[in-house]
Amino acid sequence: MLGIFLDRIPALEERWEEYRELFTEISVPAKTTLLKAGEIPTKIFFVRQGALRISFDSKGKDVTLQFFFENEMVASFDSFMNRRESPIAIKAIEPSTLTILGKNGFEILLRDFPEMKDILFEIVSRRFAHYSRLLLSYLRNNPRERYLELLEENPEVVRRVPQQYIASFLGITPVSLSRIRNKIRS
Amino acid sequence: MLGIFLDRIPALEERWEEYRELFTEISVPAKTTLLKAGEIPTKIFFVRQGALRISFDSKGKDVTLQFFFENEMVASFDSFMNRRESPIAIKAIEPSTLTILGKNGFEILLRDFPEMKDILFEIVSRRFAHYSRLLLSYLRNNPRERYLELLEENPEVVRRVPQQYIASFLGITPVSLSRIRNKIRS
DNA sequence: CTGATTTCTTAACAATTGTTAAGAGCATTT
DNA sequence: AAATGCTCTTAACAATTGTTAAGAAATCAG
Repeated sequence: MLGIFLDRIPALEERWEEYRELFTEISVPAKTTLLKAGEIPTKIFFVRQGALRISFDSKGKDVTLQFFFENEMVASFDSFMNRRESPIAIKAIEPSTLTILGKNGFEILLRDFPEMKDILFEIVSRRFAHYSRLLLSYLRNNPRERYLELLEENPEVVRRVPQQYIASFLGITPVSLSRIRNKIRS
Repeated sequence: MLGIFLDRIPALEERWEEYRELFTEISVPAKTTLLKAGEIPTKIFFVRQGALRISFDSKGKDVTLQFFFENEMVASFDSFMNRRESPIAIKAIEPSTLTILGKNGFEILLRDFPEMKDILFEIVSRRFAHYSRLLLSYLRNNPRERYLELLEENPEVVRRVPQQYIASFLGITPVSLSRIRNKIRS
């Protein structure tokens, strides 16, 4: 069906035809901004093909927080749930095909399938654990070690994502990342 | 009653006498380890008096992730919920008085007061937002700026916590923090 | 109060990262 | 294919941080 967390709701699977229309599919070119920082999010994105990133614009710097690839869900979740201005932006790295679930559709699903709440809790918990690990990695490792860690744990990121974004994800400059890579080679 | 999130459950407040025995109070000296890394957590702590920190031991370094003071709840939450080994440790910074809720008691409350689930979701969400902000701070600011940010947003930490722990929380060495403080003074 | 322990500061030097700038390498567009 | 724009690399220098060590300051235990 969707290849995402919603597949875990059998009742939805059964009545899929009724709910199909809540989802829209779009294709966007690279560098498209899907959510601007400061906007109130109205959509949840599911990556069908391509790559997205969430970022934070601060003092002219574009800081990347996380990368998303096929079959992952992307949203400025807290802001989406509480109708607040999102501090983060969502942008396409590659030309991407996305499935969109709007705020309305989301609420309909939440009303009709209460199991969704548990799944959401799990998603938030898992994302929380992920952020904790990242935070920890920043505290205990230097940039070189963080890059090696990324290379080991998430080689797809290193393979598919332009280095400037990886650098901002690691908290260093592109120049410094280039130097680190150079040293690792030799 | 407890001065924490459980106060938001009126039904519990009413029947408090029945549930009081689920909670225990203990006093511990500074530097007590309340939860070792690698253990499966069985308790949630509420700080009545004193200060705790959660930390991660890695390569001999003791890395601090967060500080907790009066009326805050402390737990290795994900591990507690899923009965997994906790990657983090919980330690006392000051001599502290704590209220303890065991896994049993927690489950009894969860069974008798389903509202707790929503509150838990909120807590996890809020902690998630907090970690996101921290992560962001690491990505966009250098150690000096992070220290100034901490000084502004959380002066209590700077006032009450020994510098070595603040340094490890900022991801730098105590020597470097001392230098930064020296420069700020002048 | 005193001695012992722990924590904090300072210094010197090494290593790393930031900054700026120039050029090479790629990719996209026309 | 040529031109344009974007990305990555390299270099030089400045600034920051890590490391080690020694001593000062603060805290704790008896």
